[in-house]
Amino acid sequence: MEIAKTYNSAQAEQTWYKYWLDNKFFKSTPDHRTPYTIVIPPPNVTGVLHMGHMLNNTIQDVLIRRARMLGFNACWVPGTDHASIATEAKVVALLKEQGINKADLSREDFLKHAWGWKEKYGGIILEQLKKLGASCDWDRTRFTMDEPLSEAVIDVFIDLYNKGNIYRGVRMVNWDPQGLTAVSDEEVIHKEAQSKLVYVKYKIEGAEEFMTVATTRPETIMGDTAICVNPTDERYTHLKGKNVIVPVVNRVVPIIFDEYVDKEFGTGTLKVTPAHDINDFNLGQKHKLQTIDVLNPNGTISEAAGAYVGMDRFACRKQIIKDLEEQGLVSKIEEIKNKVGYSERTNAVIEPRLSMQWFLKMENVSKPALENVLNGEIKLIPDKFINTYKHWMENVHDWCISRQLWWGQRIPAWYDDKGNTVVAKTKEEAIVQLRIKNAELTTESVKQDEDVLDTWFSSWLWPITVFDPAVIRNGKENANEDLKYYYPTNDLVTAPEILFFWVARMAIAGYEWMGEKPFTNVYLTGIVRDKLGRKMSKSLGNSPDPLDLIEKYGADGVRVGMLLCSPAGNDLMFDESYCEQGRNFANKVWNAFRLIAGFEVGSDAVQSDAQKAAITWFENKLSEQLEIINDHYSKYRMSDALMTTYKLVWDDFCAWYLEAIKPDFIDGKAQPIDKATYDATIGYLESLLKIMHPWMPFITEEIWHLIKERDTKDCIIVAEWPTVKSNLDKKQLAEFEVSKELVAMVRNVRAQKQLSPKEKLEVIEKSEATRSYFDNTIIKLANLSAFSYTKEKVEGAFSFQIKTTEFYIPLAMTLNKEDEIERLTKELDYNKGFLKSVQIKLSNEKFVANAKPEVIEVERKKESDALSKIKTLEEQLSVLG
RNA sequence: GGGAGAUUAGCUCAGCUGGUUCAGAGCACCUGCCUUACAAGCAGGGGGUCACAGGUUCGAACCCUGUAUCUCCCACCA
Repeated sequence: MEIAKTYNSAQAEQTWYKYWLDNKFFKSTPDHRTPYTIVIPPPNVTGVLHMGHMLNNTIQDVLIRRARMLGFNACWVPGTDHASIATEAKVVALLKEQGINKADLSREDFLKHAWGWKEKYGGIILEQLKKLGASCDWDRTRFTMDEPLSEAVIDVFIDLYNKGNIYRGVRMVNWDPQGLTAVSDEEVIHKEAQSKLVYVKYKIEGAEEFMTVATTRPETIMGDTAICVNPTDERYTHLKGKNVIVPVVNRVVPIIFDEYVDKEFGTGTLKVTPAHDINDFNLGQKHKLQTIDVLNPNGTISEAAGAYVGMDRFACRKQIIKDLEEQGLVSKIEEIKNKVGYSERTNAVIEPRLSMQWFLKMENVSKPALENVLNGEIKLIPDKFINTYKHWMENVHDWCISRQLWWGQRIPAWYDDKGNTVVAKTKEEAIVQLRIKNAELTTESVKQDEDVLDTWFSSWLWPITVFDPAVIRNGKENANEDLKYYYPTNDLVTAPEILFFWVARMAIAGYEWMGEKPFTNVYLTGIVRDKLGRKMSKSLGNSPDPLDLIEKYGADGVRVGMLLCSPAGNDLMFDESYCEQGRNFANKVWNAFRLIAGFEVGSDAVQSDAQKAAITWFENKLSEQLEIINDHYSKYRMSDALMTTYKLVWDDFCAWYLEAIKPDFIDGKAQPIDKATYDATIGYLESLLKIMHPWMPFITEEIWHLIKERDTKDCIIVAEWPTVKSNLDKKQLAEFEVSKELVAMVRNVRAQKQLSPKEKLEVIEKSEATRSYFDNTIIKLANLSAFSYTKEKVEGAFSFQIKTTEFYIPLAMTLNKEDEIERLTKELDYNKGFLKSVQIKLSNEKFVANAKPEVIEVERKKESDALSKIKTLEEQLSVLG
């Protein structure tokens, strides 16, 4: 068999993904096994695969593949999110390119375009996930706007409305003038900005006095309906009951007094613009002020302003400063730093704006979602996020759930022309309900709310509705088989940025409609950053295209690369060199396989002691490391699990085991290997492939099938995860470590060309490694089993066979007696000190009273260990005199 | 302003109850090797006042108190 020297990943990726799909290895249906379920955080349907997805989905795939191998009924549900704002923006932009204006289209026509777009491009990201190797149950692919899922969203709205948790009200919302919609607080990104603080003079009515008011938003002056000062501010107490004249529009407004105003900031006066600032709005409510909205939805100045009408808000700001300056009404302009809110979706500057919106009262529904995270029913990994979560949940605001868009689930609220409102699933039902309130109702006058619901208002149901969208109206006791079997899911892997948007809300929904948590573990990944610590983003252009990376390093290489640098909950500083490391690892594995594939089993070949020792050792080593790997997995320490696997394969298997068992060359010809060694080696290779499989699905499947002919169903993807040996021989492992040191030292000495063979021998004899080797041997001579050591005695010396060269090491070590005494004394002193400390601890009443029994047990063990060690050392010292 | 977390080798990070796993790993770097699985490799090597200053302790990377720097979240002052 001719095997290429370097591993060709692209080919394996194509072959195996299709093979797995065809054989339905990803498919899951309820059966007698325990389920292990993950629902994908649905990527935006507009999305293309970026580094964040890669990280996220690789972790999910690793978890699901391992669960599958552990014998669980593994189900990973894929899907996409309709992402109302992002998608609508994209479709609007696309239509614009075609010369179509959204405003000219009817709602129905626009939605037709949007659906068309979704059908055409909506599946791209899922196809990309397949390239990565994602082993989702693709038959279960869902979309948050699938008919049944949308219906569930409407059911939920109606249910919450009937429970009295949804209300409609005029509120200050974050208005996105570009997207022409309200966005939630969480979708506003505050960025530090350099702003001008303009000091504007307001004339006091009936006096030649002016009041100076500092503002960063002079364009809202036309909306001023009061000036506010702190009642304790002595500078202004004489102005009680006075009015001022607002510049530009010459409106007379009162001076009001409120504790809210900070005396120290600016001039200690605040212009109150209730329509354009949340705090001003609150002040306006409190002091019953008039509200004048000077901005149009698109951010231009409105008719109500009475000046600068139609001008853009930023242009107006510049112009108004100029005009005020000309009128001598600007006393000074300061440069200050403040925070400006930007829309996460469109990056437009957010405008606080009054509008009629639908809200969900959070206080009634959010309690269980908080309690069950605090009591550990739902685990956040890493748990440092619990505090953040708690803080948010305790201060949660009502959720504005309406969006002024067309793409999404339309709010099932209906109005008649008399101002009555009802909530109903269909127009027919709405008419019935409205008739009760309005006897003269005509069918034509019934109008549905124009707005749609926030995207998160559908995705918060995701872990429920992907299985059974009808459960909301049927009730949880009538859930279908799927939901009963798969819910609650096991793990959720997502980014901490959407802990509140999504995770918290899913928890709320889970308890509200299922009475149970939606997931047990929430693994929060970090944010993928570049080497300089900047967030990877399209606009910065610092994000590599994941598909290019796959092409360059192979999917396995990229997967390994991503996870090598991603400790849970920490951001990861991504660098392509990690992928290179991943690819190199894949190649290493490939070559280990090449070596083994080249072995020829000879019927006459006998197993050497070295081979025997190596086999025993590796069996222990494999078990020992597997136990560690399992432990890392159980704590979701993915990078550690991977690194342990990496070192097990590279260092232990390739560098030591294979080197030890590989047959010698005689006359340029590789010797045959005995069957026992060969079989053991194949067995180890198979175990290692299984352990590697979750990380590197393609290469492991490829090699799995190249090792021997297998049945079509005998794939590594469904192979059984190896088990840990119960009787681990720790002593043997420790002894082998000593041998390794010796071998390394001998190799090193051998390589020193300037030394003669005799000199080399001397160096070896005197080396620390040899001494420590014999230290061990003297104590446990009978147990010696170093792989490179053979038992024959040559004239009072042991013969060490290390590769092709032999070294003779005298049995009686000529150690320097003084040195040895010094060493032993030092060690003895240390142990005595250690013993003393343990004993102090154990005699400490407070410690004994407070410590757990196990902790005391550990201390007692330390004490007895130290005692026996001291005894041994004293014996050794007495022998030396 | 409120809260959370971090600071250990050039980089990314481990280090669990304070001590015989205590200063570690991987990568990068340096030196020597194209040796018969692998140069995408092998063998060796250098490198850290554990951010700083105090304290507690027989003993501190680890506990306490300050300081500095960074990151994130929440709120936000015109």
